[in-house]
Amino acid sequence: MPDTTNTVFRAFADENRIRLLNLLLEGDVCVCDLCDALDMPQPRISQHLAYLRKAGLVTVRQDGKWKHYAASKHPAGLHRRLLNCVRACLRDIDLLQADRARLQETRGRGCCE
Amino acid sequence: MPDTTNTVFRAFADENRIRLLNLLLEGDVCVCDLCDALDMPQPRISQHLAYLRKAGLVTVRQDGKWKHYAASKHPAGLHRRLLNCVRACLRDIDLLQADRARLQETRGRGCCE
DNA sequence: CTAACATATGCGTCTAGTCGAATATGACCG
DNA sequence: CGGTCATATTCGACTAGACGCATATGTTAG
Repeated sequence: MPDTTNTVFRAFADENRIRLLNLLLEGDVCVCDLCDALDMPQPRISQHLAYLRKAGLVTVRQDGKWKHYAASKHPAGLHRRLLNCVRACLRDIDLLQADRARLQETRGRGCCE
Repeated sequence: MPDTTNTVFRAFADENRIRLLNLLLEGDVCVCDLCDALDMPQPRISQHLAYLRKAGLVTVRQDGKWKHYAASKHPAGLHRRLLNCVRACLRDIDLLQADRARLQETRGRGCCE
């Protein structure tokens, strides 16, 4: 099995990463907003973001001091299928809905810029 | 996040289990055929089948001395979405195609009955 | 150039998962 | 019943993964 296949599947095997992906599927989010919305220490967030990046599931955009992450916009093959599927799967899960709500609030307050 | 959600996602995080699911999505397969097709020791197979069973992704049917496993026929919610997605995702992966081919051969020889 | 802020990485520790080997369970047959 | 075959479980060793903490990198502002 190609190594990337394993990597991608394992990406979903951690609750932190699922919660991150859940938010990143909404659109661009900067790291500090992720920390706030998920109430997690920043190194932990960065570590898991690094995993998702290596797995090719998210992209980064530098914006001054900040970095904005988002789910890959035009993934192909396995990534595309899985991201679409996961997006649908995550919608109904309570904790994840709450995370999304908290992200909206956090964003309203505008941590960056 | 509900505990079952984690369990289901983790089910896909192991190559052995992906290979098993790949075969079980084809239909009923008895354990000995799985061992043959995947060329893996039987306890390993049983261990991972146990995981898939607990995750609610596969079902067992006793048939005399043998046990036949298969992917859940009428899963609901998360399980349904994920099984369908994974079925599509796995089709194109070379190793898994080879596994399916080997299963057909093995079955032709009829290890059980 | 320096300080302050945002993010990333390295390291030691701890836990959870996987493996092989041995063994237990459970069904069938004589 | 006793043996044999198919499958399941247990156990200890090993490994990979996640964590917190400290610190490195990189960017902007003064």
